[in-house]
Amino acid sequence: MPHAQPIATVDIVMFTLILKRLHVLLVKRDKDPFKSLLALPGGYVHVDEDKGSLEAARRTLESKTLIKTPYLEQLYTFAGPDRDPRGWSFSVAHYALVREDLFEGGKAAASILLPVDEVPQLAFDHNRILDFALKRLRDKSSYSTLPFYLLPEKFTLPQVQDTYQIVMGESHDKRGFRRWLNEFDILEELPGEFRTSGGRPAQLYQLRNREELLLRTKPV
Amino acid sequence: MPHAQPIATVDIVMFTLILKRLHVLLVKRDKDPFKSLLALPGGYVHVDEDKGSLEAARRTLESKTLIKTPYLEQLYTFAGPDRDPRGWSFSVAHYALVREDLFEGGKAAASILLPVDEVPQLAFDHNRILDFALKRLRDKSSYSTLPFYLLPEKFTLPQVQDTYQIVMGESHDKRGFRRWLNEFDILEELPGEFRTSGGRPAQLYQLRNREELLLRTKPV
DNA sequence: GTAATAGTGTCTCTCAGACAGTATGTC
DNA sequence: GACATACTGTCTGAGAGACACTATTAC
Repeated sequence: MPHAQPIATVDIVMFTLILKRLHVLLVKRDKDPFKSLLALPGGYVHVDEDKGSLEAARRTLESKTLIKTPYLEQLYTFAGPDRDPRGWSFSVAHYALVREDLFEGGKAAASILLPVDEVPQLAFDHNRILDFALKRLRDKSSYSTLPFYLLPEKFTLPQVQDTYQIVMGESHDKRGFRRWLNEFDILEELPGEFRTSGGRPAQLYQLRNREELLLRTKPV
Repeated sequence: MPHAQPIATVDIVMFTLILKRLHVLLVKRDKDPFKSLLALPGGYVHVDEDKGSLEAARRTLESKTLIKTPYLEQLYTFAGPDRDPRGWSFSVAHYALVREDLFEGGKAAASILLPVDEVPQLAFDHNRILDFALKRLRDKSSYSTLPFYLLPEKFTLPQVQDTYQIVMGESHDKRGFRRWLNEFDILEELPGEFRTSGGRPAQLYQLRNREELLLRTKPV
């Protein structure tokens, strides 16, 4: 090899929804560089077991949270001489979406969930990676069903709309939103069931083909 | 470092338009692995001079073609244990768009331009990377002014439409296309000038703010 | 019955697609 | 004048945004 090789790592921005706020998973670094600062979970590829960068990211995430993430996508590769004090480095960044109820009992010790708008300064260039992930999540949510990965198995339409609103920051007209949502044709009414929180109860729904039809982008 | 480090390289898919066909730049490999097969231009990062993956890609491309590419974007990072016989590897793939007239006299020896639909089997997983780049180019062209990077400095509207058509594969209605194009508001009529190829001459245009306003996506 | 939340339909405007005839050049 | 290519405007349908009232529950 003609040149010194850069360092290569995999990082993950894992989003989840807690108490109507978007949270991101962070870990406290237990070694240098940036010892005891917060950072995105990440690590080296295991060349003997990982079959690709997604698999490396998934393995890393499982080791921190004990959950199998249903949605994981490569985000961007951040690279340069200065982002890691150890030298020229690549970070292949990914982002993941996880429903809160998959989390129960599955959180490992050193990991922390913080609301995305209260994230302090992070190690490396991880604030930038987080911003990038947020932008991608918002862009993609505006024409897809991505935010459903943040919802529990059964949900009401007001919950769906809240979720979109939290993710994208902007609020839409209720009737317009439902019309838009209908065109994806992915919902199934759960007959006879309801759920309450003060006023009139709402109809419960679930996804028609859970996990299958769910990368679906806006129809032609 | 706790684990063996993967190999990390940067690869570039460089598109240009020649004789109304989309071409891609390839190089014949002069060493193993895949010696004497065609491959996408690429190489190692130079940790002492490159300031990021785009810069590494730009430097690599300049060394093969002697041109400074006006458009260069990170595409995706391909990774895994099997794509390079030397071991677990990352390739941070980029794609570039270059006007044919920037090429004149600037092509280095071992590089070859082939129409994208006549590309043979390439080294590594480079056919897959090429497919990925084509898809990205097509998707992005459908709502942006990207294809202008393939056009000469002065051009006619029929040329613009031809270019979009070549890139995206599908042909649109002439009047509809012009109406769509108008909304970007990036063209400037070159007064009094024309250009011929058989019938009535066409009006010449140029970009209003060359190089500046040109990542522009469809207006709100 | 009052407060809280869920649910539902119409009108209007904008954008995309379809479509044909006139204008200007070469030979 | 025959041929080749450039240029231009209108109608129509679909989807997005704006907007207000009725329904069901808890208290």
